[in-house]
Amino acid sequence: MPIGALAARTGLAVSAIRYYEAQGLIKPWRNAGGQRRFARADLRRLSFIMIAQQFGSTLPQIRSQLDALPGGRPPTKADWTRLSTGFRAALDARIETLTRLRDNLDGCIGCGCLSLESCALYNPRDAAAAKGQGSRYLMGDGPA
Amino acid sequence: MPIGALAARTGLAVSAIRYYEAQGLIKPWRNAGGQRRFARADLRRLSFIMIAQQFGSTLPQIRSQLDALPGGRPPTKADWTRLSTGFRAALDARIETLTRLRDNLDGCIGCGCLSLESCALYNPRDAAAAKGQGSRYLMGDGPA
DNA sequence: ACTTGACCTTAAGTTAGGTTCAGCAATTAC
DNA sequence: GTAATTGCTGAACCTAACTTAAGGTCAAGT
Repeated sequence: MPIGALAARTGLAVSAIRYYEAQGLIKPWRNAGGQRRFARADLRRLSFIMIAQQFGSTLPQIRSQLDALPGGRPPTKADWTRLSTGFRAALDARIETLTRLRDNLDGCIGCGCLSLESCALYNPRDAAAAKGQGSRYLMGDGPA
Repeated sequence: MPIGALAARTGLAVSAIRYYEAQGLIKPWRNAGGQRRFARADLRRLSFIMIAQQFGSTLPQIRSQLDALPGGRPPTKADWTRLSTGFRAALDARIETLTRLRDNLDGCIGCGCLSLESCALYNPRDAAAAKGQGSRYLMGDGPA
C-alpha cells in the first residue's frame, strides 16, 4: 500500500505519515523505486497513534507503546489488546483526575482561602511544598 | 505587588507572567519607574490560567474566558463563580468523551471491522465523511 | 513515448507556549 | 550613599508536531 492510500484511509496528511516514520513510529519497506510501501497492519498503527494523541500522549510515549508490538510478524488481536490495556489504565487515571477537578471546582473557584496544600484544583506535583516554603495561596489572597 | 512576588506565590516564572501579559491575559499597571504592579485579584487570575491550562485550554481560549470578568472593579466571588460554571460544562463534556473512549476501548482496539461511522474511538469531526467518500476503516483492514 | 499525478528528499517555516540573554533602570537593604 | 537585588525591553532561542517549498523521480494511463 503506497503512502497516499494510507493517508486517504486514515485521514492523515502524507507529510504527517512521513514525519511519523522519521520519529520511528512506523516502519514501511521500500519498493524497487524507493517508494514507501505499508502493511495493512499499519492502518491500525496509525489509528492507535491518532487515538493516543487525542488523549494527550506525546509521540515518544506512543512510540514506546508501539515498540511493545512484535517486530517480525503482523500484530495479532491479542497484541493490540495487550497494548490497549495499558492505555486504558492511563485513561482511567485521567478520568479520575478530571472528575476530582470537576467535583472541587465550584467550592474552590469562589473561595478566597485556598492554600496549596488543601486545594484539590491545583497541585502540580507539589514542587513548592517540597521546597519547604510557606503556603502559597493560589486561588485567593490568603486566609481571611 | 511586584512581579517577583506574584511569581513566588503562584509558582510561575517571571517570564511566563510577562508572556501572559503580552497575550492579554493579565493587565498590571505600571508604577512611576515603569515596573509592573499587580492586584491581589491577579493571583486568582493566574491560578485560573494554570488550572485551565492543566485541563487543556489554550491561552486564547483562556483569554476569552477571562474577558468575561469586569474591567473596572476587582472581580467578586460571584464573577468567579460565573466563570467556573462555563469551565465546568467544558469539563463535563471532556469527561464524557473520555469515558466513552474508555468504554469502547477494549472492543474497539482488538476489532478488525471498525468503520469510521461506527467507531466511537476515533471520529474527529468527520471530515472524510463530509466529503462523501466511502467508509474508511480506521482500526483495521476493512470488514471481514 | 509521453504526460500526469503520486512520490522522493532536504530544508526551512509555523504555532504554542514559553525561556534565555544582553544591557540598562529602578528599588531595597544596610 | 552605595551595593545588591529586582525589574525592564527586545530579540533570539527552544520543543513538539507538523506543513510547505524546491527540485527531482517513479509509475500509470493513452
